[in-house]
Amino acid sequence: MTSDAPETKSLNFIEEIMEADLASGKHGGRIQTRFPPEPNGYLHIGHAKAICIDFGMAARFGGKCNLRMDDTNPCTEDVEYVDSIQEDVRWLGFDWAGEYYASDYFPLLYDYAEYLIQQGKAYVCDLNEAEIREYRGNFHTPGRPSPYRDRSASENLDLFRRMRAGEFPDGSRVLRAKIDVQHPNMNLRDPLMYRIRRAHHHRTGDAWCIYPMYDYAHGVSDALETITHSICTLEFEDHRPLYDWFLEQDVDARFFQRPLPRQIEFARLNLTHTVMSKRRLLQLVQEGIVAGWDDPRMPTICGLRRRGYTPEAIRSFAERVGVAKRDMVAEVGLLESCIREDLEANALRRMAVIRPLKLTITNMAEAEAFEVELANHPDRPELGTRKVPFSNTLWIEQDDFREEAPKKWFRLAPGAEVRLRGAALVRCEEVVKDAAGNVVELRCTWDPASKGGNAPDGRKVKGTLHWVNAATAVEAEVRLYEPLFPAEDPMDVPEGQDWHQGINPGSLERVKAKLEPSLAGAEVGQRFQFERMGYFAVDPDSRPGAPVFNRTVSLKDSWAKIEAKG
RNA sequence: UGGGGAGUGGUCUAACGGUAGGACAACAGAUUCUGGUUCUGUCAGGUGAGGGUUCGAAUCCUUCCUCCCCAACCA
Repeated sequence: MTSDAPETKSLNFIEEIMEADLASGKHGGRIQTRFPPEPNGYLHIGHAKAICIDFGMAARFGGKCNLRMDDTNPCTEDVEYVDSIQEDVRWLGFDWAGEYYASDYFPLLYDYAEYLIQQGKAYVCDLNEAEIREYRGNFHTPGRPSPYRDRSASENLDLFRRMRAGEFPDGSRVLRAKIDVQHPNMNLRDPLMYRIRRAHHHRTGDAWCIYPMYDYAHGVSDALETITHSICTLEFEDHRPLYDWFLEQDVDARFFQRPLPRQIEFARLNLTHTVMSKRRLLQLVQEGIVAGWDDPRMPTICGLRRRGYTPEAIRSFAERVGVAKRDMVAEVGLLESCIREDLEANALRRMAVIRPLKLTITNMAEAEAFEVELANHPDRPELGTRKVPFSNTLWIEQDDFREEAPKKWFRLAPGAEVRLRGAALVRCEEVVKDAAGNVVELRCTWDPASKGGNAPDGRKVKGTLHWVNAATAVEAEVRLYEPLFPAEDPMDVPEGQDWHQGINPGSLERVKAKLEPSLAGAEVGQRFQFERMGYFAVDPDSRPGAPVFNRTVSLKDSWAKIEAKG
């Protein structure tokens, strides 16, 4: 009997809303969502959560999800970003039903604006930026009406058409919604709908010199795409009345199909040891603190991809953090546990020595060299095996030898015997040091009867080490990463300090490693488990004969815990 | 001090008036040719606080406290 138990997984609050809407037939059984990024930066893990929600929920209820570029501000946006966004969404495993751009709606947006003007719901205001701010008041003082608030509809229409025609200089006039200058919700104090900006737009070129603002464009775009559930993050919660207002002014449904879309807000993702704001991420890149948007230390989708994360792991993470309305900070440990789970099941095993220490087997002749056949995965024989050469001259991990063995030490030490994985048992007979006293070589003897790794007499050998044959080793650069921010909350800095001071200068370490020969042809993007060391992915910086690996995540290290406790 | 939200183990999340459950983390043990994996078990919240309604409250009412968001011609 297969155990596909009736999964009664509880619904999150958005799914509950959708289910209720489906049950009531509100949208005729239709679910339509959208993922609306602004193409002014690269997507990060926080967007991944949103993507999983927007696409995932639509899929769950048999609906569709659009990809819409929220490109209403040409000053900050660029095609470079739309390309990367599309690549990232696809890589995450999602397909959009429709590909749209808010800029596609510029003509419609313009028409609706004229309509609002004609209805007396919008006016052209000649106040400058500072004056508008001053007239708007603040939390404690109500706003005052703009002196231009009561212009006639015909004057407004004329002015607005001339704004569009380019008769006025940038910033000289704006179109404003006429709502309530005293409203306790600042968003409703006659918000701006259009500004004059002679900027080249990546899609519409120079066709427009006026551009709509987010609050106006977003809801209208949703309505035009007949979005049913417009899911966004919490900070837009008090924009919702405005979202609704703009759409509801279409009193006789000339522009938008009913029922109108409904905006629903959820808590954005935060991650420990990470900054997530686009602004700070941009700073990290521009200030050269990281190598680029796809630096493996970045929480960007492309950074995680380069680091070796899989789409499955990221989706699993999004699933596990859940969807709710309370501010949340997920532990990076959860993300790591997701990628470990995926790679544990799927990554091929290989041996690689990260910090090499020479080991010589003194009682083995060169001619006695042999090959061992090792499984590519301990639990999945169907993944096959590969041959690994073994001889009397090897590399082992520096960390696997201690001149003075602590308690519970299973690894190599003077006089100790360990297993070299799949090959043989060796005993450390002599420690060779350089002039400075550093251990440079271990001289060992092997038990020829243990060939293959098992003691013929059944003696217990607790430690098993990975190794690489010196003569056939592939040299590679391995990049080891630590969090960019040692502190859980990078923004929690002492008085008068900047978050930059919390940056870990040692977050990247490059080492020269020795790999088993089968890794020679590894292709960019391939992921492996280097046994006992962690999961590693081939970096695009790799060149023929000079592979570069990124450590995605280490293996859990219970020895480190034991030792830490003393 | 205006408006809008939110408070459940260390973290995230469930419960929809009826035994506070799960995941991650942590701890202990077993297995293991990866100190990985796997398995078993343990730990840990009376639900921000007080009051009320009720046979029964995380869920309902009430007062208070704390935290987050909002005063761009950004999104």
